[in-house]
Amino acid sequence: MFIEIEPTSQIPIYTQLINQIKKAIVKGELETGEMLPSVRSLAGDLGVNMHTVNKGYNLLVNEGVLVKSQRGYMVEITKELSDDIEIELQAKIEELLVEVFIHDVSNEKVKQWTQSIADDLKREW
Amino acid sequence: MFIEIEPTSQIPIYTQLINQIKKAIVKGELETGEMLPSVRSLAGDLGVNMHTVNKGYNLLVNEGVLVKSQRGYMVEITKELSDDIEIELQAKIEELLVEVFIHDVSNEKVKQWTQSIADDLKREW
DNA sequence: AGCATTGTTATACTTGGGGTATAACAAGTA
DNA sequence: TACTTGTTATACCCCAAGTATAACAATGCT
Repeated sequence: MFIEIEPTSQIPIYTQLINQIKKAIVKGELETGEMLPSVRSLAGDLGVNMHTVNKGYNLLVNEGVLVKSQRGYMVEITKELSDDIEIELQAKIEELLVEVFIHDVSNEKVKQWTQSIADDLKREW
Repeated sequence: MFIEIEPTSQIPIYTQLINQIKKAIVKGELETGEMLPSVRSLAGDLGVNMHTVNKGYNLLVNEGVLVKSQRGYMVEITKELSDDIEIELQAKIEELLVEVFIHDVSNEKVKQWTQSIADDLKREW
């Protein structure tokens, strides 16, 4: 499994899980229609509690990234771009730019990083 | 004072404080050498506890954004760009790009937002 | 000298989030 | 039937966040 958890991180386990699942979807390592491991088996693999995995999965359902059924959780992006999401993304950009300007990072460096990260995510930019 | 706290937010008060101070510095509303309000007076204005403000100020000192003396806290960017900061910025960019790709936001839209936010921060981009 | 203000330190308390541990349940599935 | 799925409920622990007070040393002001 492509998911790795850092138990000592300040970032909640379910958040780490969410981020890595999203990343895997973007990279194509998880495809639409693909079933995710059951909450119990993934929890076992990661060495965490069942409820922690379940919380992450359900949050992804709320975000419109997964759908659930009795058989388990499946990858499917259902939510389209909304005003809320746009506002959230803009807030993230502002936060990033503030850090960039505070530390006086050059425009070019940021664009270079962005390009390289987009490549890693196997996406055009 | 330009700082406003949302008491009901999930974001810790001291984090909101830090973000707004950084933003004010970037926008030029707080200039290098300028003294910040004392922990007690700002806490009073914001309606929060003294220690909460103090925690935020001290974190900004650790980030190299403020310097402290017996007389109070002063704006002064001391820390230069480090590997740690670069890695942190790249992580933020990746997180942002994952969200962008997940929601299928266009390249142009992101660049447009970025430009508009940079303008708001009164910075060239 | 006296007083107010600064940040500092210490103690104590409450609240809520994150995480774990178990257990039992209904509903599909082999 | 037996297994696996997600669901729900209860109970517990730990720690971050925040508040509330109080006392202290150092600085600045009058």
